[in-house]
Amino acid sequence: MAERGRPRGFDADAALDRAVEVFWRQGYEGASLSDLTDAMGINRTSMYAAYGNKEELFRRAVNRYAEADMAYAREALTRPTGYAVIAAFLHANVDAITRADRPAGCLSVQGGLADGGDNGRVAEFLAASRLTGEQALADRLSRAVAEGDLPADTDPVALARYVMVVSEGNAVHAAAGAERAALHATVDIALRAVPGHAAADADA
Amino acid sequence: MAERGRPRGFDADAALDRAVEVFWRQGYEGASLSDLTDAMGINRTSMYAAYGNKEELFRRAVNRYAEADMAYAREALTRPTGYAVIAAFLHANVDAITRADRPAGCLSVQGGLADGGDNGRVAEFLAASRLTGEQALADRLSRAVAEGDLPADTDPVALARYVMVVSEGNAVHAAAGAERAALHATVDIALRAVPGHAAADADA
DNA sequence: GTTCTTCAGTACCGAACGGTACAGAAACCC
DNA sequence: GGGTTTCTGTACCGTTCGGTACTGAAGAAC
Repeated sequence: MAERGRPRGFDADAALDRAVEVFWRQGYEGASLSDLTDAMGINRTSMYAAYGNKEELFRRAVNRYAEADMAYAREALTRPTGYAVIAAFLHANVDAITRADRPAGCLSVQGGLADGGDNGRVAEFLAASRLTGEQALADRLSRAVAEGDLPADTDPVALARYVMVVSEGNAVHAAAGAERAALHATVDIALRAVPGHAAADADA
Repeated sequence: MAERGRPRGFDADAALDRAVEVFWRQGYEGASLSDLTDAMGINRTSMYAAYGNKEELFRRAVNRYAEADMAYAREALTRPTGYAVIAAFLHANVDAITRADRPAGCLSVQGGLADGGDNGRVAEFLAASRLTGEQALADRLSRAVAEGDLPADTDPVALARYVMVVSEGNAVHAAAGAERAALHATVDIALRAVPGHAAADADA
C-alpha cells in the first residue's frame, strides 16, 4: 500500500547522522533538543513524530553509529587469525576515534557513563551496546583458539575484555585530545600482551 | 587573628566528601544542586558561600578525590622497579574502582567526558587532572629506565600512556558493572605488555 | 475537485535548572 | 550588653529543559 498523506520532507537517515554527531560531541545530557533539531535541520515537532522522544532518538543514533561508524569492527573480525583480528580492530579503532571530520572519541563511551539523573537508562543501554561488541569479539577469539592460532589455554572472554578495555581507554584519551600517532603507539604496546605477538609470548 | 562572626555550622571537608560521591555517581551535569546540597546536608546558600558555585565545588571535589581516593596511585610510585610500580598501580586501581562502599568507576573519567553544553571547562579540567597523573607516572618510569630496571629503549611517556589507557578502560568497564575479579584478570593480561613481565618481553 | 491524512511551524506547557536577595539567628569582639 | 560579622533558611529570580496542543499547508487517493 502506498503512503497516505503528505510525505516526509526530510531524509530521516541523513537527519539521524546529524543527531549522531551532536550526541557524540556533547553526550546525551549535554545535547539539548534545540541543539539536535538545529543540527538535523528539522522542526521540534517533526523530530517527535519521526523518532518518538529524545531517548529513542538517542538509541537510534547509537544503533546507526554502531552500523556506520563502527563497521571497521566487523571488518576486523574477518581477519584470518586471532592476533590479526585484534591488531586490525585496535588500529582501526584509533583511526575512527581521531578522525578530523568527526568528533574525537567514541559515542558509546562519552555518550553517557554516569547513571544519575534522567540518563540511567542511557548508561545501561550504552553498556549493553559495548558488551555486544565485546561478546562478538570473544566469540571470534574462541574460534581462533579452536582453530589453533591462539594458544589452547587462552581465555577468549578475558582477552576480548582486555582488547575492549584498551579501545575504551584510547577513546577516553582521544576525547581529551590525544594525538592519533600517540594512540597507535599505545596499541603497539598493548599488542605485546596478545598471544601471537612476535616472540613476545613465551609464557602464557 | 580569630575568625569573626558566627562560625560555620558544618564540616567543609566532610561535606566535600559527600559531594565527591554525588559527582562520582551522577557526573557533573547529572548532579543537580539539590542532589548535592541534600547529600552534603547543608543549605543551598551555605554551599555558595563556602565554595562559590557548582563548577568550583566540582573542582574542589575532584582535587579532594585525587588526594584521598587516589592515594594508591602515589603509593604505587614508591615501588622499587618500573614493573612493580605499574603492577601495583593497575591492581590497586581495580580495587579502587570496584569498592562496594563507593560508586563504581572513576570520578575523573565519568565526571564528564563530552565537551558540549555548559561543561566544556569541566571536561578540560578532568583531562588535565588525568594528565597530571600520567606525567607523574612517566617521570617515575623515566627514572626506572635511568636506573636500568626498564630496558634502555623503553619510551616512558608511551608506556605511561598505555598504563593510563588500561586504567581508564577498566574504569569504563567498572562503571558498567564489571566484576572486580574480571578486571584483575584484565590487568594480568595487560601486564604482559610491560617490560619486566616474567620471560614475556623477549623483544622490545 | 473534494476529502482525508500526514506533514511543518509557532507558541506554549509545567518542571527543573543554577544562582541570588533578603531576613533572621547565632557567635565573636569590645 | 551593644555592635558587628557571618552563618542559615526561605522564597524567589530568569532561563532552559523535554514535551505537546493547535493551526495551516501540502500531497495522495478517490
